[in-house]
Formats: sequence, structure tokens, C-alpha cells
Amino acid sequence: MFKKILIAEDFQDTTKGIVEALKSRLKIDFIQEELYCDKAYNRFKVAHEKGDPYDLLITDLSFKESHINRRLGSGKELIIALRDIDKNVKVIVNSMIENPIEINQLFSEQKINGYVSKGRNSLNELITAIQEVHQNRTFVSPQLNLNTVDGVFEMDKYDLMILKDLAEGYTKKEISEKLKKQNISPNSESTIDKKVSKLFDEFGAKNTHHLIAKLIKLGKL
Amino acid sequence: MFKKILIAEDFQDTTKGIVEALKSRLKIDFIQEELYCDKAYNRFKVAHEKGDPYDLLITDLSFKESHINRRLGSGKELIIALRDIDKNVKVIVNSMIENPIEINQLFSEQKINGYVSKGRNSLNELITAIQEVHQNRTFVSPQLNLNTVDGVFEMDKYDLMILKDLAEGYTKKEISEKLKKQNISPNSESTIDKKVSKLFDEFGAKNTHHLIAKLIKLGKL
DNA sequence: CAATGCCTTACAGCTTTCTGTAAGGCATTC
DNA sequence: GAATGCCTTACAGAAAGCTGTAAGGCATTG
Repeated sequence: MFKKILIAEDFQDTTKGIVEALKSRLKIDFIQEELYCDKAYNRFKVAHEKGDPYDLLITDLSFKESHINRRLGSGKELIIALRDIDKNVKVIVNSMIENPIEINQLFSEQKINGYVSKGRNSLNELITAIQEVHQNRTFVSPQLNLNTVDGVFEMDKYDLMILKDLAEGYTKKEISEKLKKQNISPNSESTIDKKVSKLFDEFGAKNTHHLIAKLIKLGKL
Repeated sequence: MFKKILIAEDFQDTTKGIVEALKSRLKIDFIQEELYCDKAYNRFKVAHEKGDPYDLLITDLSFKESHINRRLGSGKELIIALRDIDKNVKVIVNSMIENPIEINQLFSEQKINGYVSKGRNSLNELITAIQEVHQNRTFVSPQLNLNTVDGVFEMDKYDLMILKDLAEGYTKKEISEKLKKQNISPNSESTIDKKVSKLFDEFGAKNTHHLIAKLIKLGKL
């Protein structure tokens, strides 16, 4: 099992939960917690130079801004920086972000080894992820759907297009005209009405204001 | 000190971190964790009916959606429901939300006793909050600026309040009525219209959809 | 105390949103 | 090929959004 683990996570309660689980369930005794990306980076660098490197990083993606220490502001930046020091160190991301595109990029570009989506089972998933990654496999929280990477969005893509335009202040009439110009069908104002109304039900929104707000907060727009 | 504490929080790692801290630092031995609002509600209700009620609730505000159990979808809804059972139970909110308006509403309308903003020191703050609330005082994370508690809102806060309600699907008529009920002035539909129109100019938005989208992306809503 | 400017409010009108009904196109099923 | 279901579209009416005008309140200024 991993000997030295570095945790970068800015929520104190979350960090403590992870450390507790790692110690009790995986019997890992060297765990370093860091609340800031820069500090995590320094820890990692120093350990590497001393010839006693960390062999696993568990990091969040989003970090609150702070007045000091702001060279590295996100988990992604941290990973990129660490990859300059050690190309092969294992990395597991533990974050509430669920955007498939973003997650896939982390695997393909930052070469991360596991992705755990924070939630009701995330501590158990993290344990599994660590075990999988230790066996040189990758891990992704099962509830995430990373299938829709290439190509087939179809339905959703159409809806998203409309919603994006609405969020940018276009009226439905304007959107209808826009679609006609681009030879995209369906394109009637009426159909747009129906589509959006259907989304009200799906997302429990009262009206378009509400729907747009919800979708942006969900990171879908 | 509190004897029975109920924790409602859907991130498993966070929950474990809190439980660990409460047990080790406050020597509280009866702690119930729930990952769903509805389950927390049921726990609370049953305990109350049996004459062995919880005396503190620690809850998050945002909960991930789930397929089952969706009567209560947020911490706020949970608190409102619990207040029907027990008007006086102490409540501490532990959330990453930092919007002063929203937080003030929780104090004034839901009568919460403490608010801890998740972050690099939130576990320590939570411990302090519990001690303060146990002494019948309130607690708010010091980094939060909740100056504008009673009566007189500043320009910005007033505008933000309106925008936030719009983003939640309220119509301007409804918002006007809401303001009148709370004795906040100005409160006419007309004034709300003017205020929002002015914000269109300030933020270069074409209409309300656009404005809401921009403000959320800017992190102001 | 008259003049000025700013804010609040009411109202009018015009546009957009939202919802329901109805008709036609198209594919599937029996 | 008749029946069925789903999607697209048109249209209509009610509600809400948006914009401009006008009137009154209130404080400031000269």
C-alpha cells in the first residue's frame, strides 16, 4: 500500500474525515494535510528533493481564495505543477465537480489516476479508488457518466443550445430565427416553448429565470 | 453540553470529519449522522415523539439530488420542517454558502442559532459555535460580514435580494408582496422594475435572464 | 420659500413568456 | 391500412416583463 500520502483540501472538516478513514481503514500512517495548493506544492517538492517522495496525492479542485499564497489557485494547477517534478506520482482527485468534460480532461491531459465525486458514499469510494490506483488501475465514481465524451449529445445539446442563448438574453423569437438561419430543425417558437417548459418539470423550475439559475449553478451552462 | 446531536450532511467525508471532532474534542457520545434531509427529519421526529429528543441539529444547506427521498431537498427546508416539531431546538448551519442575505434570512426567519462557513478553519469554528450556542448565544463565522441585520439594507444588498428571488423563480409581483410583508421599503412593483432595469445598464445585460446568468457566473448570486 | 434633484409609486402600452388546444407529419404496430 | 403515439407547428389568451410618462414626497440649496 502507499506509504506517504499528501492531501490538498481546503475544508478542514473534509480533510479530517479523509485522514481518519485512511488511518483506520487503510492503516496508512504517514499522511500530510495541506489547506493551500502552494503549501502542498512545497511539501511535495521538498520531499522529492530529499529523496523521500510522496507516492500519492489526493486533491480537491476548488480552493477558496486567500490573501496569501496564490500562485496555485486550484487543484488542476497544483497537479500540473507537480507533474513537472514527478511525472509518475499517482493522483486522485476528490471534488464536487461533476462535469464530464472537465473530468475527462484531467484524465487525458493531467494523467490523473482516479476521480471521486464528493457525495454520500465518497469516503468509501475514495478507499476503493486508493486500492485500485495502487494496483495501477484507474477509478471513477460509478455514478458519473463519462460516456458522453465524444459525439452523441443529441437531445441535450439542442436543449443546451437554447438555454445558453436564453441565458445570453436572446428572446425565443430571436432564437427561432437564429435556428432557421442555421438550418437547424426544429426551430419554431412554439417548439422552443415546449422544450423549455419540459425542462421546468425536469429540473423543478418555476420559470426561465429559475431554470437558468439552477443550470448555471449545476455547472451545466 | 449537548447530549444528543443530529448531523445532516450529504458529503460522507465531511460528516466523518465533524463526528470525529465532536467525539474527541467535545466528548459527545450520541451523534447521529444522516445523509438525506428526509431521513434526518424522520430521526428527529421519532426521537421527539419518544420523549428523547435531539437538542442540536448541525446541517448543511445544499444537498445533492437523489432519486428517492425527495420531500425535503435542502437544509433550509429541513429546518422549516423541524421547527414545526420543535420550535426551540438549537440549529447550527455548516455550509459553504457565504451570501449574507441568505444567511441573515436563516437567522431571522428560521431562527437558527449559528452559522459556520466551510473552509480552512471551519472545524474549529464549529466547535466554538457549539459551545456558544450551548450558552444560548449565537455564532457566525468571523470572516462573514453580516452587518446589515435589521431594517436598513444598503443599495447593493437590496438589489441582490431582488435578484436572488428572481433567480429562484419569484415574479416581481410576488417579490413586492414579500417585501411588504417584511416591512422593507421600497417595495412597489414599479420600483423593482426600475432597479432591475438599472442593473441591465450596469452589467450590460439585455434582460433579466441575461442579468441572472451574468451575476451567477460572477459569483454574486 | 421657491427651485432643484432624487426616489418612490401608479399607470399605460407594448413585448415576451407561459400554457393549452388543435392540426398535420411521420414512424411503429397490429 | 387503420390505429397509435410522438414530435412539430400555429394560434390564442392570460400573465409577466419591459419602458416611458407623470405625479407626489422629501431633502438640499440658494
